[in-house]
Amino acid sequence: MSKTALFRGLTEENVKKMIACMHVKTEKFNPGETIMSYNRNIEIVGVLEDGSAALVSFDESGNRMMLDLYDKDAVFGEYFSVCSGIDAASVIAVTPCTVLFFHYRDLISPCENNCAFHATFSKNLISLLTKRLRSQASHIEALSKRTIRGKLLAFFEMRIKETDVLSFTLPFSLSTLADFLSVDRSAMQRELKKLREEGILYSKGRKIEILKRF
Amino acid sequence: MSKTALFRGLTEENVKKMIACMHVKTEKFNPGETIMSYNRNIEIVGVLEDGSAALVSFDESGNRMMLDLYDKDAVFGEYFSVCSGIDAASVIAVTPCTVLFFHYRDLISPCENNCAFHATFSKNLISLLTKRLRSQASHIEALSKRTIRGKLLAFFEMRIKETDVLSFTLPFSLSTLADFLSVDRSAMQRELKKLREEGILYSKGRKIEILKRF
DNA sequence: AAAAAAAAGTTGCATTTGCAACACTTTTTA
DNA sequence: TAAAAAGTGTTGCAAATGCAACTTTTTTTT
Repeated sequence: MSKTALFRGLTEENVKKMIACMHVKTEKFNPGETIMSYNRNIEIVGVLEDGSAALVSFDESGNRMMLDLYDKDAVFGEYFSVCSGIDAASVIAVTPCTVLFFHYRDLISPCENNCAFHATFSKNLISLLTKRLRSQASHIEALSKRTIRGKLLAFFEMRIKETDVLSFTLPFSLSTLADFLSVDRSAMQRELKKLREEGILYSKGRKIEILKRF
Repeated sequence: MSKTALFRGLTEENVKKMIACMHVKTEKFNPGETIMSYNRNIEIVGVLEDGSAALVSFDESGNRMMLDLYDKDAVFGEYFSVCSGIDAASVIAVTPCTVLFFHYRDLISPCENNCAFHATFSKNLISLLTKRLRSQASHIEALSKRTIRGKLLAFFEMRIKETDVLSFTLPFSLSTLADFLSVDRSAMQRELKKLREEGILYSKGRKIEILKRF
């Protein structure tokens, strides 16, 4: 029931109480399904209990932008994004997802009494928000590189730092990666080819192996 | 003393107690001075009491990247960033700054006892982290536009959304804006000129006025 | 108030990137 | 299991961007 890091350190009993008190709703989504649309529903917050999802938007030319990628325990919602654009964004399931839905106000000031309880919950929430800040920061770092090569290598480097493994399979398609890095897919493939030719990495489809680091 | 939103809703007395208990240090910085260097000092957290600052880094070609911009009440620190790159980042004062320094562990689990106290504090912290998430999200949205024009307009649109005013003066130089949007400064100026010629905006130096919105 | 430094503005040219249009492969659906 | 759809890989060409070099303006320092 309480697989979420948000409830870590709480007793089964307390979790049940909280879920009832906060009117938490659990829902499941298949890949491609819309988990949430950002249309001024500011107060709804989602927590990814399981699966992976993405915050997707389109620019005026129809280019898809992956504004954010969500893994287990990711906290998301319009309240945390407030996109400038007219182009509404949506959270879309990438793999099968289980999502908990909260109201923001319940999340930050849960029902009265019972201090130890709430202290733990708040601490968990802070930890999850911090995780999201880190994730966004590394996205910004990749996007801030001036070249496709720089963006790719920054993205790969970040994965390596997380897992300490030089060889991995992307959890999404190369098209999705191109949209995450905001570059043209074919131009990105061209750059991947160059990187292969220069012996900097091996790649085939979603399989990547870094051979030289800087 | 307690101008920070972090202490909002707490009595003067409690704030004093907390500052002592958490070993909070206050320091002032002049424009251009380094507030914090990201060299694995994971546990130190800064809160901007006053002024504005930026998270600055350089890529291998020497291009400056403004990874993040901090205004009053911004929470920052390596714990919230964990940059992938070898190129260490630094938080640099843009205007004169007053900064509070905490230890992360104090921040998330403050000294024992006194519940209402901590609940308020945590709520404040959550609110500040949320603000940072929003700020990063709009940065990502701007960076994700495929063209310089798109990036500029996304950035301007975000400012307008915040303040509801179509005319404003940038709080930093155009060079800094170019580094924030990760584009070449002269190419950005060229695009600004085009936007002027097309009657989409008026601009002179840091003064911007949006004439047409989409 | 003069000198120095920083920022803004401009332009030609080289390079990178995006676009379009394919062929080929893998995965999904009927 | 055949057909359709999605994803991968490639290339020529056009357009956007970056780079370099410079002038002019504004701000800061002495």
